[in-house]
Amino acid sequence: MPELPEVEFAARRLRTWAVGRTVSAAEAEPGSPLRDVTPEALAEGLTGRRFEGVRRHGKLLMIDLSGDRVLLSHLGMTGKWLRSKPGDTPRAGTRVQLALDDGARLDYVDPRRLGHLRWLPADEARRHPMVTGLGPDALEICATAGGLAEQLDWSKRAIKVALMDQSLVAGVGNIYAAEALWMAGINPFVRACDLEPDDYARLAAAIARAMTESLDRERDGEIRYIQDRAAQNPFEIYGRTDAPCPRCRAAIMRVLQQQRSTFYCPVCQPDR
DNA sequence: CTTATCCCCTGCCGGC
DNA sequence: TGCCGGCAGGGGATAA
Repeated sequence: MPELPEVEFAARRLRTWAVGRTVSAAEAEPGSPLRDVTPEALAEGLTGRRFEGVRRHGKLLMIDLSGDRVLLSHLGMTGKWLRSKPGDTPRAGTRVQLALDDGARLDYVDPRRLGHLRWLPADEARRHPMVTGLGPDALEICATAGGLAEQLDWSKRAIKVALMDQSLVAGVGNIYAAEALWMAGINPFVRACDLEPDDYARLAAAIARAMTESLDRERDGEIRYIQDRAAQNPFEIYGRTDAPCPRCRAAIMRVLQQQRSTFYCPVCQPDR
């Protein structure tokens, strides 16, 4: 579920909760989203380590621990890091529990198990395809003049599909692709190679704006994913099939693109 | 090489 | 009321 803003928010919370703290006990569930590490090895590896920092690139969290070890954490569709107390009953979908030396507990919760956790020496983490396979971070590249176009304008795929390819630009998912293309007035099916430099400039600004707005909205609250309840949906067009376009009142369309829902306004985002 | 398709998982919702 | 299909913000593996 999380895209760049939600993962950034998770990184900030993890920093305040964990950096400087030491893991006093760890427990991981078999069958959890652990990759290339057993629950026992992860729990044993984490115990006694101190959190040194939390970095984010695109949707990937890189959690640095003492002794030059890194926990790579990708939240997938339903992953979250939450703080609780040692006695609390774990909420459904809890896969990892870390007791910290300040008396708090860190829980990795991932009901659908589509997330990824990897436990690696720092140098291996740096070289891991999960890290090296990512394109530039979306917020950074969108702040660079011409940067977004340089990443995408050679591709013959639909701009929405190319935008969501994490090896080209890291951090844009289904929601922010829809929101940004709507803000920029670009049809999601136009080939990336057919967009003009001016289109890319508007698109980069739109991505930055859509993501920044979410970060501002989430600053003081808990991450809250939309439920299909229109009243809670904070987005302009995502999830709003048949609702009037906020700009022109035409009905928002929902179509499938690469097996994922694409939302757009047929009037504000015309074919070309 | 790039691109398209299927698959992985669980939970919720609306329709019959 | 209960079952069933569709859908969900993720990426990886595989085939063309």
